[in-house]
Amino acid sequence: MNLKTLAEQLGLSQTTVSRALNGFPEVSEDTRIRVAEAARKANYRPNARAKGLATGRAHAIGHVIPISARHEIVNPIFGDFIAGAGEVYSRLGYDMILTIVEDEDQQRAYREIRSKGNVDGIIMHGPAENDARIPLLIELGLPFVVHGRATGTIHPYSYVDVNNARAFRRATDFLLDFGHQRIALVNGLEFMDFAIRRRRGFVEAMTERGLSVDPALMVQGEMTETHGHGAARRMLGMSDPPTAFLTASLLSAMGVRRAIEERGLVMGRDVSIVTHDDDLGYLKNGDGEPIFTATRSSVRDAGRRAASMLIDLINDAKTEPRNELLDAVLVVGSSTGPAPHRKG
Amino acid sequence: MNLKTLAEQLGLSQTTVSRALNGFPEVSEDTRIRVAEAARKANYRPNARAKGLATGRAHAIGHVIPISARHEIVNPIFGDFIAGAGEVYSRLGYDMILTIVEDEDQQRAYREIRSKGNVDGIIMHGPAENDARIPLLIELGLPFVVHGRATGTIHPYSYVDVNNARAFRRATDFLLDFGHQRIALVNGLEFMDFAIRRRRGFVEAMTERGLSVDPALMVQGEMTETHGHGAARRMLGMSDPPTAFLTASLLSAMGVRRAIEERGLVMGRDVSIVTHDDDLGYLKNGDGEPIFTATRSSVRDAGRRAASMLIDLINDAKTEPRNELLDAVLVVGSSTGPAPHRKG
DNA sequence: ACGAAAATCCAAAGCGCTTTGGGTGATGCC
DNA sequence: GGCATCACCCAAAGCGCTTTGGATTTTCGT
Repeated sequence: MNLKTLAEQLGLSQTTVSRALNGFPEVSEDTRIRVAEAARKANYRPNARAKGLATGRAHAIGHVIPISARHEIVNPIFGDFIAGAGEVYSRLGYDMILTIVEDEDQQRAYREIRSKGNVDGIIMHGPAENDARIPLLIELGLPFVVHGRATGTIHPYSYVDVNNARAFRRATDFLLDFGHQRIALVNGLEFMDFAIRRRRGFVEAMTERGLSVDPALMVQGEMTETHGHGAARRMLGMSDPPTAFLTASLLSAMGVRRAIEERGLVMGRDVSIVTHDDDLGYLKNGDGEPIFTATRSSVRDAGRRAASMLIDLINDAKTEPRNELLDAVLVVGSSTGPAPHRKG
Repeated sequence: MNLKTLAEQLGLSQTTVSRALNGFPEVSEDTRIRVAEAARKANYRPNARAKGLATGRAHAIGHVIPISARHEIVNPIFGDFIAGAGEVYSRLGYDMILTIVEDEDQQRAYREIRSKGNVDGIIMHGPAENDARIPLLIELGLPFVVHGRATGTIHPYSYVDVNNARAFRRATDFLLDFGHQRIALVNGLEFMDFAIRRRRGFVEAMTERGLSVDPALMVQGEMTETHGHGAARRMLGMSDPPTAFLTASLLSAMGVRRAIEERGLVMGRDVSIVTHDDDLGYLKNGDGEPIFTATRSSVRDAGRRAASMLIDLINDAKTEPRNELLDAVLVVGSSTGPAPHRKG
């Protein structure tokens, strides 16, 4: 069923039917109702491509994901972010189009998306330091918002991010207040912006209290259970082991917990853990009572915010870049406690 | 840059330029090269909407995801599946368009997608028993393939699935061969098809050996760490606790392991675990050596297969439904061992 | 009751591409 | 040399929608 035949059935012109359906004022209420009714009965739905061609609007948002990046698509974060963004899209009638791209092809891919013209804007994932994609997107003139930020970028751009530095500073302070001094950081991969900022927050909090950070107590890596486990096991075997861990994800924290328990120690008594918690749908930090003390910030919510910010950007034509910095909340679970007394 | 201006620049007609670019034979090699060169330099890319309008092909595949379904999008499985499918799409020049949909709106959503015409086919996720979406999709005449199967569906349809029943039968046999008799099943939600089949495989293997299954040792639920932990803790506290667990995901298995260790028991000696392992990118069953004995089947690979099956279906017009049943491989880790001797 | 303004509606152009149905000149064949 | 055959190229229609620029009819103030 297309506009033409629908119009013929009604004995009206395409113009009028189109206008009736799109709520233009120059059509009488009677015919509007008649048209709407007929459209409903015929199960008519305007062809998206034709509409897009005519209006220049795709009514779709692109998400470009580097394929290799286990750190992205395969990343559990991604699913929740998408879910949040998708809520907004479905409410506003936008489609979400994902493009998986070889890493070397990033530039080409963005240009291609631009000229193929099947999206009105882009959400950029996994920004790294001095990310080349940002200047590129600005050059292309395609509205976009970044999930996260890219340290070192000079041009202003729109983003939604959590205040990672502040979150980790608070987490560190929390442990310091409990008397911990040897605190380990099990970070995400430090070419990712968020990991850089978290590390900075941690280091700043430590140095502010006059404590030096031991490089041996800082590791970066994939945020997996095994990585957390391996790192913690190694550190706990040191002659001067940490009394507390700061981890970048719930999975890492679970690995650390396992290492703690393997040594016959008790989490929250002998060794404390504070983790960041993205509040993922399928990976909850306990139901109700939190298990781990954590800096929590819903990535699904970030998805929602990024999506509506982008759509605002698209509609408002030339507006200034916007940004939203979300603060993580500190939830206290049973994984933290006062630093144990030094032996001797 | 569009076809028209490109053609003008070259002093050729749109027809010729279009044909040159699309590899039609009725254009000389010289001009083809000349056109290709000019297109490259101008960074020309055909407008996807216009192309779609003209050809009737969207060059896009739709993935429709029920929003509530924590069991889907938020499900870690989804990210890996998408990654696999995305590899294929990007290689073949297809876009992937995700639509998040309120659960009640499922029917409407599919119809709408059909008439909006911005996808050439659909991949259906998370089939349940007697899933109404399958007859609907058949009625709509939209090519589709299901990730998984829907028990109870009469019409034939295309799918990619792992042989869940066989996998769990094998896993059960493996434990039975080790002398385990009290085996617990920590399953996924049993309105989902895969969970139904896994349970069936488990039950069949047990009854084949003349063992009855204890309903108290079978639970279903979200495949989370906390759910696994809770279930295992409860069961291990029973007067006649299980000596082995069969779990539906690595996360559940991790929860079970924690419950085991909490009781001061040793996994693989006192209590065994066999889990299903979807071989997710960020949630590995150990690196190299598997930690858990598991029935492994890469969901990313399933994504790849489903995507290319669907594209075949789209190109081959009216062909019979196809299907692919993947067999999980049993990898042996350190989470299993002979059943401990009964005390007394 | 009459002209002007307002209310309705329409024909046709245009979005950027593919594709049908020729056209033109060069080549092959007898 | 004349005709058929290629090889190569083009004009124009069409995909399904929106939107411009009227045309026609009502409504209304006076």
